[in-house]
Amino acid sequence: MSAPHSPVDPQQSFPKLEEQVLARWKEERIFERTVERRAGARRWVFYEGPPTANGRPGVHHVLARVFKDIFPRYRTMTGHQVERKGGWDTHGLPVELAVEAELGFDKKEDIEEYGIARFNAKCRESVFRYLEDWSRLTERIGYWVDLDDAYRTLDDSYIESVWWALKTIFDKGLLYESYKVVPHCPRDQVTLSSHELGQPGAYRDVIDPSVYVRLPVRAAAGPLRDGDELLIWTTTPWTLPTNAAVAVDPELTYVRARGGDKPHESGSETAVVVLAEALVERVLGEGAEILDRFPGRELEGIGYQPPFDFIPGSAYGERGHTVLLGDFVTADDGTGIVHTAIAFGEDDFRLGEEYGLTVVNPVKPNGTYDERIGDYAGRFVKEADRDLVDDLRGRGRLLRAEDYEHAYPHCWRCGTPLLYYAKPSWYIRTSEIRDRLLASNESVTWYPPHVKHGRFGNWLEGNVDWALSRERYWGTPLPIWRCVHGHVHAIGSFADLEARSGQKLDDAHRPFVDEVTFPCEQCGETARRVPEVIDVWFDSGSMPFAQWHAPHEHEERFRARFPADYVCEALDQTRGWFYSLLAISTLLFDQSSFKNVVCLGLILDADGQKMSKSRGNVVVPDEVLDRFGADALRWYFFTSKQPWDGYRFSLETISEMVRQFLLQLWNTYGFYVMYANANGVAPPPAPDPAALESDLDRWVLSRLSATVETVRERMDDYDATTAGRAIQAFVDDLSNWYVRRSRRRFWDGDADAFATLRHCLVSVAQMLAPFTPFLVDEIYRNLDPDGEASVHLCDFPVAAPRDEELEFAMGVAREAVTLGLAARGQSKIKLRQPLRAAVVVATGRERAAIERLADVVRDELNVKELRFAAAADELGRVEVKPNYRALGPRFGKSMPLVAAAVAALDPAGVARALREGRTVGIVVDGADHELGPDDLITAMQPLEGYQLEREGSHAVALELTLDEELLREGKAREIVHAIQAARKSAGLDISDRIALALGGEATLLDAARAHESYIARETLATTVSYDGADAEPVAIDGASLNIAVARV
RNA sequence: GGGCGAUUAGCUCAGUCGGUUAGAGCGCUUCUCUGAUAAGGAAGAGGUCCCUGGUUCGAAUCCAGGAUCGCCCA
Repeated sequence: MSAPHSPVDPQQSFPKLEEQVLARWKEERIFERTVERRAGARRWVFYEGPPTANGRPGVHHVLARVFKDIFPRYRTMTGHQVERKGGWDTHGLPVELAVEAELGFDKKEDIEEYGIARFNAKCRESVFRYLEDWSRLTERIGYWVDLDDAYRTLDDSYIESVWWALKTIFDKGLLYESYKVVPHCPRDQVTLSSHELGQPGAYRDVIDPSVYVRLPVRAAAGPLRDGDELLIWTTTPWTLPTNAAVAVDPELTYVRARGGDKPHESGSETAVVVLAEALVERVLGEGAEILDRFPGRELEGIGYQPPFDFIPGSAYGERGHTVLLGDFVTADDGTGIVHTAIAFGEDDFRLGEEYGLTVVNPVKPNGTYDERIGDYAGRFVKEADRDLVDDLRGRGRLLRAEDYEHAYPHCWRCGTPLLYYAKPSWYIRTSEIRDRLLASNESVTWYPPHVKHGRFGNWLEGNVDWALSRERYWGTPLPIWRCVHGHVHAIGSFADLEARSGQKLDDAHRPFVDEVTFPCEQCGETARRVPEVIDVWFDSGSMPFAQWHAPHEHEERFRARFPADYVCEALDQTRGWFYSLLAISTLLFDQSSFKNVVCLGLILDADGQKMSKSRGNVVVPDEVLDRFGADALRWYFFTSKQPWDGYRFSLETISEMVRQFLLQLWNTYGFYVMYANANGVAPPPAPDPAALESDLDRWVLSRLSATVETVRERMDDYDATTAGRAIQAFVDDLSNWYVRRSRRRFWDGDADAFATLRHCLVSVAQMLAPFTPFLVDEIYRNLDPDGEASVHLCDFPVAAPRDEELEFAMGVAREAVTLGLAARGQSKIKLRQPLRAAVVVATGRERAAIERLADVVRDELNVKELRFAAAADELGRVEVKPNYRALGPRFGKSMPLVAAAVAALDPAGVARALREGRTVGIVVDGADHELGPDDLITAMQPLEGYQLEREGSHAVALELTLDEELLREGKAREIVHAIQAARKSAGLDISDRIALALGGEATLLDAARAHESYIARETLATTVSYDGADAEPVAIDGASLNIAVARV
């Protein structure tokens, strides 16, 4: 007999198998062919969010990459063309910092000294340092993406597209330069974007001084007297030397007050201080004396003595060192009088603009005071805090100083505490298109849904202008040229620049681009490029067009692939890439660039701890891949939980999934191949359910259809978790019910069984192809050697009509088997011993179901006969309970009375009545009510002396009486079992025929003779003799049997 | 401090429209079955469904407050 399939190794190493499959994919260009095959089909567009290859990829990157992979694979199989252009993010501060570290730099000036050209060359080199690792891992995990044609944000063509976007935004009047107070890193001397503030580790708990400072008024005015002191509060004493004014809420009630039992610096107990009434107790304590009350507006214009005299009030203008009115003042904390240092706070800066105060900033970009701050000149501001406080104390200006623990932002790369600092920066006026951003967001489907109007929507609601510029080196240069007169030119293409300057640009990066100048068309003076580069998020957010070099080139290609159907990244990209994609496409095209987005959660270690290098609990992907394989890791990510909930990464769980699912599938497949080969069964076509005789075959095909329906429905909704679990449930049914119940038929070479199982396995392979692409490709190709070159070239299965009646029937039959097996377990009579009968309690549709599948139930329970009891009360005592679900809505508050009335009924009578189709009357609150079969639940208590298991209204009882015939048959089965064991230990193949010789005690030999043909058939014995007395003895039921087997 | 989410068995996770005995897998104990399986089946042990209050005839489920954890923002 020929062997239609390659034999299957039950000990197959999956990682090894995956390597073979990978080689085959590469050799046969399977990925390319899956895309080519759909040429001309409807596009389904995926955008790759570009990673940076200057670090080694971690297990969280695997998570993102497999989720980026699964839905494009699925959509390809459902008939779409899904191109997958890779991408690399290459610019930015992290790259610069890595190079700085490598070169041993510790300040920005080092870079200038070293030379920008050399520095950027290093960056260019560094950014692909781990490209090999990334490419290898990407391939190894089965992420199909075209890395050969990946877009790279450092390419001149990419940069030119970004320039086009910026010029377009400039032309709309939405790109501007302005002073703003921004988070500034004094170490890197760079502004941090709000995205960067959101990086892990940015906010850290620190202890800062919390000081209450007294500012004596210059002269009695309004409600204040000479000697009164305005009380302010701050946690940044280093901003006090630049105090420009104070602000109060015009509507809030303020008081003059004295004393109180909270700690006071000596000399301040008797001082009359001014603060918001609501904060008196919190600041001064119990027992403070309140001298006067007045609204904040009455304080406007009153002059006071500043905490430090370094900078005269006049330097700030007329309103310097006076009380101003501010709408941002609250009585939530502090004193209700807000210290205002214009250069170092956002509210402060706005207030200064409003009142026309002059910005005075004596803090240098490196975070030290300049010469205007006397003795403190040259000191780092945060380190001057304590001395400044002591200074105030010495001059009797302090009410109290204490420690204050709060979360303070730090530079996410270098860990330096940030300073809020007024700096000129370039901004995109995104706040002006806020409503359009919200409208764009409406068109996006988010997974999980709550992100849309929660985290992301709230963020859009509070949109502030995008701080675009960075005072750095390795990035897309801001394409703005400006002359000495301040005439600004935005450049949107290299051609335009060349036309203006007559110079050809060889490299769009700094410093080369900085050397290109041209005469200003308004004044003729030389226009030079501003020094800044742009936020890298603008790079990556431009990828929809920049990856094609649109609009300078391939405009059509871009238009045909915009917007994306699908993007997927970690949840922390909400304010990163998801925002920059949405913002840029809304600015340029007034629509979102993506329709569906899946967010992925964080991966924690098995103890729920964040993975970090310092903890040493980082999982290296290769370890997992080498041990369990990519399919196992993929399956874990897809099905262990909803991906946005985050993972507790557990090798145990992965190993369990291999055993529970991948091996189960592999073994089922191995079973098919073994028997198909043994019987020479060539791959049969998919069976027609209507032509199948066996209920089991039709049942499993119907289950398959149900599974296909679920999987398609869930995958269409980006829910790989539920889809995967549905496939797993089907594979379990296939293996542990269909195959288990059908073993005999495969043994006998039943054509229907082979056709059915093979069809199920092929369909499962096709459904699993997006999930576990390696394993199932091997399965598919061996099961369908004349089919497609790969399962990935197949169409996704389509659901055939179902037989729901049969699915229901099988469910009932399996329930009956479960009950029967439980009864078996209780009876202590082992399953090999046949019993005369099982009595099943079931009526109507359920009874019909079990009768239909009686063979299955009998065989599973090893009973000769199945009998039915029409009702539970034939086997046990009946209980009647109210069905709350049905009766609750009908009776409402009276439910307890109904329950009591039902309890008072005669259970047997009720059961009889319901069985005969009558209703049962009860009286509640003096009114008659009729209860039908749906209103009552009947259950049973088992009766003494029966072996019975019940569940709800079902029960199965076993008749335990054994007669001689049954006992002999039980013995015969024991004998078969013993002979099989002997065959196995003799190393015989499953299809070897034997000559069987038995000897031993008469009871066993009698049983063997009585069932000789059965024994011979089961053990493939061509001859049976009873002269085996000298063969190996085994014990059966306490008696001895000698068994000799010989291959013939 | 604010927004979003989570909290169910020792572990990993389900739990539909609110319905009265809250489930599965793993692990543990005991038994059983087996010529595909690293498996299958049965029984047992294991629960303050985070807490408190409310709505309701009835709450793991709905509402409010709180706790803890995570993410995001300040």
